[in-house]
Amino acid sequence: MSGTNTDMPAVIAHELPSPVPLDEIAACPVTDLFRRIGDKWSMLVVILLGKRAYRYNELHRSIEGVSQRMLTRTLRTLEDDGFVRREVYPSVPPSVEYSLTPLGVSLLAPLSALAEWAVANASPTSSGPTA
Amino acid sequence: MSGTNTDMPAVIAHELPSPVPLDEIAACPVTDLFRRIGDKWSMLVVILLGKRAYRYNELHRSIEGVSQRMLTRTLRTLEDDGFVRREVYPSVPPSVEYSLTPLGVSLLAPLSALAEWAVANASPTSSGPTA
DNA sequence: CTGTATCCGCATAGATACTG
DNA sequence: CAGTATCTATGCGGATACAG
Repeated sequence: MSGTNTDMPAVIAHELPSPVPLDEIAACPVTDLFRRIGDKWSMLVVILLGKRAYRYNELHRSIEGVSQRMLTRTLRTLEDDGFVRREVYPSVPPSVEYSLTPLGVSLLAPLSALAEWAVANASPTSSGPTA
Repeated sequence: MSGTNTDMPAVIAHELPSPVPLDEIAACPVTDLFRRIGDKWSMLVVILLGKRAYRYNELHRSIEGVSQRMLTRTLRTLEDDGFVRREVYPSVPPSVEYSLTPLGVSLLAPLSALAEWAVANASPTSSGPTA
């Protein structure tokens, strides 16, 4: 550590209003949201449930490639975060229905805006800058 | 493969049992976008660069907690995806300036919408419903 | 100043098997 | 039908050292 260190309390002291302390980073609502639904399956499930309610195996079959473990984890997390509601019908055989909560539905709006942007700009993946 | 498979051309299926093939999942623009900027630092960098151009060490100091490795990785990926522009000034000592491309700037809009939602609904983390 | 190289820990994600 | 349990593989993220 060089002694020339100016003693800035965790945040640079530019004239600009963007010091971004760790505190802010952790508190950043967008980052937080992304860390919640930014995984491989969450958003897909939310979008799917945005259309109608689904049963477990129905989801499992609908989203090909997802394992039971991952589907269950995803659903549990979404439920825990208040986006998805889980209803159990004690019938024989048992059936469990998953649906979007009002919170989950409200998320679809801003998500659509982002989706539109993504579609409009296509995935820069292979369509990289021609020059 | 199963002959009962109906061939749905839409990413976000429609009303009935939608198969959501792996092909479609990979093509989902939102999922794709999330996988690109949904990591720990990308979005933060984009937002920061949305204010003004930054130099490498400036970013490094501004975002406390990020390692050189991660900052470089993040910047390289963002640059590769066309969100960030990297300009090298061969001075002594050398200086590199990072700024947002028009594409990067345009991303700020839908991102803000999502941010507003996130803020409005607070993070369900600790402010969970009644709990 | 602006990076790159290497090693390591941890969380995430998948495969598989088993259960109420 | 609707999960849980276990094991493993991979990648992300961080620390440290070194280089142009």
